[in-house]
Amino acid sequence: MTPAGDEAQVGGIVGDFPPANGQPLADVICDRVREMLIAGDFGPGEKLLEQQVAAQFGISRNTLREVFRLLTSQGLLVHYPNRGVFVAAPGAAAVVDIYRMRRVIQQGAVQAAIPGHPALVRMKELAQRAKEQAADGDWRAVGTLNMEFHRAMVELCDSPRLSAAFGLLLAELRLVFGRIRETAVLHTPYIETNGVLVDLLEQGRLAAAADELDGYLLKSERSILAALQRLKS
Amino acid sequence: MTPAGDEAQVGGIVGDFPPANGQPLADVICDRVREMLIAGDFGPGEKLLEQQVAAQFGISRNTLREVFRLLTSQGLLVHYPNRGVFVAAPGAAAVVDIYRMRRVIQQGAVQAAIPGHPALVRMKELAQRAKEQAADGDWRAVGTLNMEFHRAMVELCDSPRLSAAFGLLLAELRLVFGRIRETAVLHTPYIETNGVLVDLLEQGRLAAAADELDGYLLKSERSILAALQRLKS
DNA sequence: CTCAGCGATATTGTTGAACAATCATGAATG
DNA sequence: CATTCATGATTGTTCAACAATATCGCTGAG
Repeated sequence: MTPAGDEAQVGGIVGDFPPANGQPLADVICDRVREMLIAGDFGPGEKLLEQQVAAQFGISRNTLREVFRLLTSQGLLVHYPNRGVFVAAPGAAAVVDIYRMRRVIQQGAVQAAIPGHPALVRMKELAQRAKEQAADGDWRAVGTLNMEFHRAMVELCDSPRLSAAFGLLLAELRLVFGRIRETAVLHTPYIETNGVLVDLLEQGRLAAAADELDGYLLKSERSILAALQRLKS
Repeated sequence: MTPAGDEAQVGGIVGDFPPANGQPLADVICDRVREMLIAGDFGPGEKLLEQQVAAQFGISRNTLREVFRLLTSQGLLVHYPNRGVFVAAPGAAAVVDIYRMRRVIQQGAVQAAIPGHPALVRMKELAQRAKEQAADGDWRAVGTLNMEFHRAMVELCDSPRLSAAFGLLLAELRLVFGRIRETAVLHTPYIETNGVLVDLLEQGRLAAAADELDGYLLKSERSILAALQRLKS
């Protein structure tokens, strides 16, 4: 779809880091590209040319291919054999699926909650900070804090694998957010919900917390789908 | 640990497939290596030398690197920078984590069960077949069917992403199974449980089903940990 | 005999160039 | 206006090379 090579900033080699750390180049670049993807530096559905992107980051085509394989397996890129790699453009179906998985994981997290758990403490802290940032009108920060809040919630399970899987989900979701203008409306209504949730969990009222979470997920999913719908028109 | 290059079959190029299909070589080889890993064709913790493995499959080192990146991100291989790639050797900690995640996902699946769902039909079918194979004494088949049974259970959620994540878990579990001798004991006691579970789900008795599943996961986890313990001595 | 230091060797990390296979583009044709 | 076909661009894959790093075996000191 998108023709090749017309970024806002073309021709500038982005790579310029200190001689590299201990970890392989592919991993470093992978992180950078992921950040750029969720920051919206590449348009959704945009084709990523190997030559161009490799030059942009100052790495070889072979190394870039490893990066593409990684990000493709994480759902942030889509690979059509012999046609190239494209930025994923998650649609309504993807959002529905993501929220289905969120429900399963996060309900499980709520069920695993125990008062005093470090993750719960962190949730409380994040909810508080979000409230403050909302007062300051920094909606971007509110969005980030909301993400971290839910990430912390999954941390209640004490399962690295589960947290990792959830992280992939959130990354994909952020890809969707990138396409939506009114991100404020997307996160703001829930800073109160988050506070309520923490209180319920601290009191060990798991059933009530589960209900609260279910309501959140339902509303959140709906508002995203609505915003996505508005986009396509 | 394991010194380089002393497989049972060295020097023989395994690659010999028709000129390749439509999908990239890396994907094809990735599937093959994954099969070999869960089949135990590589020992746990064994070092995989790029040159050797590349030659073994008749592919270039660069292509193999893409494969390694894939399988590493799937948890079947472990990558130590500048040291190489090793076959993952999931220990007790990994098993505990895997079962933590299984509990979350499969409890969610049970909760999502609705009578008449295609996945539920498939579960019934698989449970029945396992019973037959057990009568025939084909324990390997019983194990496979048990796996498929639980995979089908997750399918109850109708979430491709969740099913994919669960698939990774199962693959890692199979890596553990590969190290254990008495696999019969590992699967046999549960063919009855599976039947009970299907019945409960068909009757919509979700709470009872959840209990049954919890008991299964607990016992299964314990027996694996015990077998693993026995190994180390 | 044990162990630290050190050099030789092997392996990984990364690049560049090359080529066949495949796809996309657009012009010529009916 | 649709079809065919040649052209060019891009992907898929390999090879060869090199620097950086790790591994191994040896020597020598204690």
